[in-house]
Amino acid sequence: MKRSLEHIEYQEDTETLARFAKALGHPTRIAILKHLENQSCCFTGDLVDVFPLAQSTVSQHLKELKTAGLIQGELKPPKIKYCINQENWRLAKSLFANFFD
Amino acid sequence: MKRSLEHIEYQEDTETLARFAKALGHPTRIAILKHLENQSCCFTGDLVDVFPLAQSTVSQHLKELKTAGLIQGELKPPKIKYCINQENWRLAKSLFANFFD
DNA sequence: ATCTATTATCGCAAATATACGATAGGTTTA
DNA sequence: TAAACCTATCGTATATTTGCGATAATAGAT
Repeated sequence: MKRSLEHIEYQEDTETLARFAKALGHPTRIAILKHLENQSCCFTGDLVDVFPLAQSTVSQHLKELKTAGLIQGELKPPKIKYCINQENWRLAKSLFANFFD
Repeated sequence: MKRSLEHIEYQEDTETLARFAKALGHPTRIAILKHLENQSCCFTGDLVDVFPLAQSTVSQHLKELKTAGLIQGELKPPKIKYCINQENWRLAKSLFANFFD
């Protein structure tokens, strides 16, 4: 990417909303989150069984959702229990709701 | 991208939501849409003046928003007036609202 | 200490996305 | 017809994303 300008500064809300949207911008990640909404929580392995994707790929999607703050992982050795991050979920919900008027 | 499986089939809502989210997944596009919400409509040139981006770059972002169905262009020669596509806007609004519960 | 189970990370390949300048296209005006 | 105006598209460069298999890491069980 050629950038003549180091970085465009947007309003904080704009950046935050875009980051959430980007994390939601893949059907697998939407499906993962829908799954988490139903089950409330689940393990990586459960998701690997649900989707016809390699374990590493599922793990990567989970990482992105975690980085975006939409989910969080809790150690339940030897597994990891993933749940929706309620605080950021509410934030995302309100940002989208405000955005759409 | 290596795909062992041609294509994963998700629920239609999931695909649609992901497509909207992907279109919203860039701060410039969020900012463009916010601008359109305020102004109700505007021309490409107006946006080029607002953002420190090349005309071709702005045009490309507009194209993506148009492809996603979030905006529509109306010919007002020699300009093009872009407005929010109200029908899809409502659809996106409700998909996001339902998704976030 | 070793083995097992589970998940994350690394390294790679291919596809997409982002940005730019240059150019083409379409419409009005001169 | 030609010139001017506005916008889209092309070509290109670089960055990011998506996916896989292989490997590392972590914690409990043997």
